[in-house]
Amino acid sequence: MSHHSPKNADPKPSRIQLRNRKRILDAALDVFSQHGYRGATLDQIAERAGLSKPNILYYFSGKEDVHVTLLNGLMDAWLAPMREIDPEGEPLEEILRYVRRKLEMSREFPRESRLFANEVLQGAPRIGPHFGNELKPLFEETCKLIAKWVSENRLGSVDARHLIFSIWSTTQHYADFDAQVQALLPSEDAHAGAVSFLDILYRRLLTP
Amino acid sequence: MSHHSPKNADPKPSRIQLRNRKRILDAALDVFSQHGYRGATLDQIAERAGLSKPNILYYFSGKEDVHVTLLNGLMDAWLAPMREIDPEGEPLEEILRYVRRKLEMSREFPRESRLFANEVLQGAPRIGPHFGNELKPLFEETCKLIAKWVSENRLGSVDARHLIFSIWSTTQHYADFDAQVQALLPSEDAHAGAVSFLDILYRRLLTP
DNA sequence: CGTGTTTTTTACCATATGGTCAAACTACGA
DNA sequence: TCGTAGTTTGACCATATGGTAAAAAACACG
Repeated sequence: MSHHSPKNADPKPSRIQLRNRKRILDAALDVFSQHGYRGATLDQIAERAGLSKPNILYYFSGKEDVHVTLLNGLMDAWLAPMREIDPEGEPLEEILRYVRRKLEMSREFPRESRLFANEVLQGAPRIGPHFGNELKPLFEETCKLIAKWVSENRLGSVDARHLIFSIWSTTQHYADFDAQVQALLPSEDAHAGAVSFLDILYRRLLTP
Repeated sequence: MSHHSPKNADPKPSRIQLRNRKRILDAALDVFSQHGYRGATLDQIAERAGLSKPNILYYFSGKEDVHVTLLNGLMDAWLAPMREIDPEGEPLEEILRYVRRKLEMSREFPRESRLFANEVLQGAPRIGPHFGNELKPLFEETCKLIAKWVSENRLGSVDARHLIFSIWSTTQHYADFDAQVQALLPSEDAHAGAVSFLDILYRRLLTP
């Protein structure tokens, strides 16, 4: 058809398409996570991806498309640890495992964490819809589960919603505020310390 | 001398100067906290301040000057609650009061919190120096105090550094991730719940 | 090969943005 | 009221940025 942009609903994206889209998204993750949406430029993304700017616009319909694609792909991975909480498991261990997983993600995927933080900080203009569709149902389901555990006396009594907020904030802090953490814990492995601190924190909070 | 910009080292800034600088900084706080440094524009700031763009550049030497001025003014206020921890006080109560104060600031000054978060998220390029000068000494002093309290068995044993990180993250979360909190706690007073949750959290953690 | 398709590049726009300048205007003390 | 220092503005600039068009290059495949 037209000379521009790969056919939509492409049944079988070529190897080149796959490779270049991946490159672009990886470069964009670098740039967006560091500068936020409006601070990032297509030129920066292009340079980091080793492609020309028009070439990026051959694969994506625009800057926003790249950003939204990143956020969409992120949401699932981001929620995975919460989905893995086992309603049949031992409550305290399930929560502690969740905390550990979140902390791990914070260390392994700091760019994703910061991308998300940037987006939410600015009012979640692009990811807002996902909150209602994906995040909220899972959040409420998990709250219900925790509340049940609490009512069965298998967990110390807490407000499940704020418990989850605290888990999110404490774990993501190490990625999002890395510049500060680095400045205050020079040449130390913040991660190891964080793991054991958070283990103690939530163990003392939640032990019935 | 020159027609431009108020004399430096002005011994007595005029009433107009005071008023307009305040207006500009307030408008800039709105804009920077929402869009980050690079996403904010002088035009936006000018409009919100009710002044013309050149007029802003009459009071500040540039966009960066406005931003840095905000950050400088913020740092002191931000650290005040930590300075108020009383080494002679009752340890648990001192910490809990600190948590409450931080949470209050998060609610009363969400723009400041987000401005700070934006800055740190992007690697603290402009506030970095302050980390070494103001933040770090206070941080380490406070860590030492907490460690002392722990060693005297007046607090449950914890790593003071990660304790402080957790206090920062949990309290600031309600300002920085407000968009998310709002989406998940519709039409509820998140603050009241947060106060009592964090009180329980740190009470259980720190009770000897 | 040769031909049609996909991918990449070169050369551009239009607009937004940080910043400048000199002229115009205002406040205020003598 | 006048004059001067302080303040404000309209008209500009230079550059950066998101995006486009069309030709060129690379590729797939008979």
